[in-house]
Amino acid sequence: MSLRLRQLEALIAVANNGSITAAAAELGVSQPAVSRLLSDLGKELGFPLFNRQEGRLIPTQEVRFIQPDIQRVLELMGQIKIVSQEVNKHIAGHIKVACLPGFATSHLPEVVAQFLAARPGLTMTIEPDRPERILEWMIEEQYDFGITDGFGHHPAVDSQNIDIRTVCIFPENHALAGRDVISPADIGEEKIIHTRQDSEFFHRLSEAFLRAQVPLHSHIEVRQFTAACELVCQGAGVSVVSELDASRYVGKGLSFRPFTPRLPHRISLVRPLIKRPSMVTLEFIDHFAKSLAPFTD
Amino acid sequence: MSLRLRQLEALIAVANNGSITAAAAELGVSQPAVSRLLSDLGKELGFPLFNRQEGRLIPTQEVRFIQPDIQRVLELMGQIKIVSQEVNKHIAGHIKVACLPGFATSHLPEVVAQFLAARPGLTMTIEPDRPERILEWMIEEQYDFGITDGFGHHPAVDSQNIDIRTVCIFPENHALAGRDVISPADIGEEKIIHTRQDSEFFHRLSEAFLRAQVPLHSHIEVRQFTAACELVCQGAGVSVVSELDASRYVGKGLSFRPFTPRLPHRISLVRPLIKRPSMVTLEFIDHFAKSLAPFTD
DNA sequence: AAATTAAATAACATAATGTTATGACTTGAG
DNA sequence: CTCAAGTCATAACATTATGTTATTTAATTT
Repeated sequence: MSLRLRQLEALIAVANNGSITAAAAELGVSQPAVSRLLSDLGKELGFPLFNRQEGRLIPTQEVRFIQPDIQRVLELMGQIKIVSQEVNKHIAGHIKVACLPGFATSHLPEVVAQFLAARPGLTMTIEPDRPERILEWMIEEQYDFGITDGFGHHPAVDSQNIDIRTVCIFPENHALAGRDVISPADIGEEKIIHTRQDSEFFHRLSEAFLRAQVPLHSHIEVRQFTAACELVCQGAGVSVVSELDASRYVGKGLSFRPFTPRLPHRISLVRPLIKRPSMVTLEFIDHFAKSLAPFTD
Repeated sequence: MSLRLRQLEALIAVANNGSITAAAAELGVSQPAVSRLLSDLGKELGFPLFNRQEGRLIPTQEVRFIQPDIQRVLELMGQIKIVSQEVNKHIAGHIKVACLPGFATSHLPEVVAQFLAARPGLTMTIEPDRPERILEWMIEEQYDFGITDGFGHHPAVDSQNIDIRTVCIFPENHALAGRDVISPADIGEEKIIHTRQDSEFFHRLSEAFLRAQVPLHSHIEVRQFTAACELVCQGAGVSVVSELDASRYVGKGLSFRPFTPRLPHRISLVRPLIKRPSMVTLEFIDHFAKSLAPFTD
């Protein structure tokens, strides 16, 4: 048995309009076209479709019985068309993003919200985790896009590094606000809040202090720049963090100045090399990279 | 934009099989047929549908995004076909029956159960109400079939009368069990349970007693034969009721014998004249009428 | 590099879907 | 009852969709 979509459209149109002529007008075709579609469908199904009653065509019981299903099919077809067009305009789809926990709460949400606002049909998954895990996910092609740091190279992963400026942050009313640029010597006496001792960033930071022959008074060790910001706001000490994070705390009890020497925080935008990305994924990666531009040199 | 069903079928088949050739085999057509369906669909949608990967065709993100909807459409089309065939074999559909309260609880359920057992896709509505209401529903074409009594004639209603034998019922151990036939004279001394004074059936019953010059000791007035049966079982008196009802109480404290003169209880099977009935409705009406045959002369 | 397999393309047949023209059938008004 | 208006079915034909086989092109495997 071959039910064709056009036949079902005709059936519903006639049921809704009570006449073949009106249905034909609705469908934008000639009356005989609908007439034949209907007669074909009737033969196909094996039962009469309509009864004439005071000039109007009334669907039979049998038709009424299958009508809801038919209507659903037509609705779904319409939906598929619409969604396809949206996908095509790069405004629909689904993107799975894996990122460091810091991004999941601080910078990414704004970027995502802005990106989604212009693309009503688009949905996203944001999954925060450790860098090793993010790398795994890229290799396994579980995610479309990853934001990580300390990434070297992997044959299955396409990566793009972005160096974010880092700045020295201190409590709002601190004397350091008088300086334009802050160097290790300026904070030799301060209690320093910093990332993990074994992190690449701390390594470079302590090297800078060493080179400046300034002691580094390690006070608190945190895992995320955001935590350092919070602590500085509380007056627990000073820190050197990504400007990305620092800028979000300005006016909330914290100020920052450029730090010298330059210790850029390198983050990596990664995606599976094998898995061909959708248009909208590439667009999002581009959008995200651009959102970081104000924080790069 | 014109999405055709065949294109969607091809898309899903290829997605499931990972190759055009295999998909073509599944669909039972040649490989070039599927090849073109896909290329047409791709042009239509405007985005690539598959990537080749280790020889297998993997759907793109975009396709995966619309795939669930497509699958649902195809499932629904399959369902419509199946249901249509069932409707066609007169084993699916929906029938709305209006009936007297007595039928809703006593005879109809068995008949309906039997009818539905052979027609898995068929469903029914049973709505018990007064005869006037049943008539209304027929005229308004709200129901497909009605079982009522005391129906005369109406231009919008097709009716078929069936005369059900009536019998005299009495408690199991009653002396009347000795008789083969029971006449008014036999129960002149008994307490009589009967239907409403203004009912047509009571009118004919009392006329029979009058003609036999036997007093009718009216004891309890009920609205339904079933109620009379219950009361007789309790030893509250004797009654004359439809054999349809009486037969269901045999062995439950009640016996019956033919009553003379004949006072058939006329019930009417009615349906809307204007509304053309579905095949299965006509079948059910026929089935129901046949179920009454054992109780007619 | 050769052999094998998969997919695209070409050329064509058939079915589906559209058109216009026309005749048959309903319906409502006189 | 008859006529006018409207609705639908049918016929004859154009176009598009969908299928075929034969063949070329591209990818994979050996």
